[in-house]
Amino acid sequence: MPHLLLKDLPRYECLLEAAKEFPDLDPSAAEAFLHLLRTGDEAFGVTERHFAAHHISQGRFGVLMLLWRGAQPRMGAAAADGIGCGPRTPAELAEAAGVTRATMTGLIDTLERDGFVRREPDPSDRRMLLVQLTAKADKFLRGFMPGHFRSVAAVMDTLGEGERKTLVRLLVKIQRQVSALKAGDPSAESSAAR
Amino acid sequence: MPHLLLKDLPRYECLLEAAKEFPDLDPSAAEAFLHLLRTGDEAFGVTERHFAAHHISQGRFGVLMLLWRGAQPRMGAAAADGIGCGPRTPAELAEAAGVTRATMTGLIDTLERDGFVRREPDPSDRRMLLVQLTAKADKFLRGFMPGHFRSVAAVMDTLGEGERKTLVRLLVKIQRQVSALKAGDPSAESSAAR
DNA sequence: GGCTGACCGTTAGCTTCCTAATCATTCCCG
DNA sequence: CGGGAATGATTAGGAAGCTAACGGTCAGCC
Repeated sequence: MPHLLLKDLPRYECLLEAAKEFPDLDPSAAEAFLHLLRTGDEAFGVTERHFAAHHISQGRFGVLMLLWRGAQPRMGAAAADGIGCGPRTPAELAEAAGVTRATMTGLIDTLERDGFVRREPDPSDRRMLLVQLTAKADKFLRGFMPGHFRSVAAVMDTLGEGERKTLVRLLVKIQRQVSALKAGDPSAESSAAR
Repeated sequence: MPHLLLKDLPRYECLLEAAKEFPDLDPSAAEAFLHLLRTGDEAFGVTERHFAAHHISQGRFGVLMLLWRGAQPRMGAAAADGIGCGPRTPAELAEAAGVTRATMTGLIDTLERDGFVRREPDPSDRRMLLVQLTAKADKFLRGFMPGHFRSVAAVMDTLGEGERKTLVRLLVKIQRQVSALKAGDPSAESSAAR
């Protein structure tokens, strides 16, 4: 499990009580927020057990997925020139994965040590490397993915199609709000601050 | 931000395409799952920037909250004997926070180094320590919390009361499903496996 | 009264993330 | 064409999580 999170979320009545002391505390917002983090963490934990059983971590899996997606032969228009074939260099991988290049160096290190990727020099720019999936990685992923998909499906099995759509809609709304906050959009501030 | 997560989620059509190759892949489940993890991470990131501005981490904040909650004088029934006054020893804190005792040792180390807590021997059991919040921590929290609550409220500001209730309901449903999966409940398996 | 087992906190060593600094290479501009 | 500026990968060091193993302390049972 990734981060320290209170195991027992404060009950709603406690939030109401605390809001008396802190006018900035919005009880229903806090409740939704805590449940969001908590549930994300729990769901993550389910897949992590499957990861651990195959001796791979979330971070390394993400890199493999990125490379795998890029390695799929493209049927579409821009197939020949390799445009859009996914990230290949450590810097591109770091960008796509949302980690720093230093972190990506470490991930590629262990992936290479375990024989899942190869570093090869870029023939056209000697600053760069090209990261290649090995056959071993391909074989590993083909064995690993079905179980992973079943884990994901098991977690969401409790929701019907309509509920899933509703959930995604609400989550996307929150994502947009977070993006607006990051961009410093003043209209995205809490209404309590207006 | 906590963990490596694909910045660009695969589009739904890509999931549909991939499902042709992997029968275990449930596209709507995968979509909801990815959005859940991604949104939790994004929301977490918003508060984390506020944490970083005050030179504190999520983990240390959690410990302070636990101690603070425990330090509040109880108005209720069981006030006199100290029952229910919250965790005090490192082991209790670790249990409540959902981390190992070893991790809690490290957290208390840095918290003590920074003057937020004190370790004191338990007079009745020499194996144990009692962790005490300092006045500095109390002052810090009183200054920190309002901004934290505003961050949380800002993230959720985009949802109305009804949407928040719906979101919490769906999240709680997922949490229950995860608990059932952890307990090995066979009826909680994916319907695809039945 | 003294073992034995259980529990407490800590230590040691691993992983994966981060930032900051370093070094090689390429690009651009005068 | 020569010299910054920008870009790419790496290294070093730190934080926060984990497991495993340790020594100190208590408690229960012969």
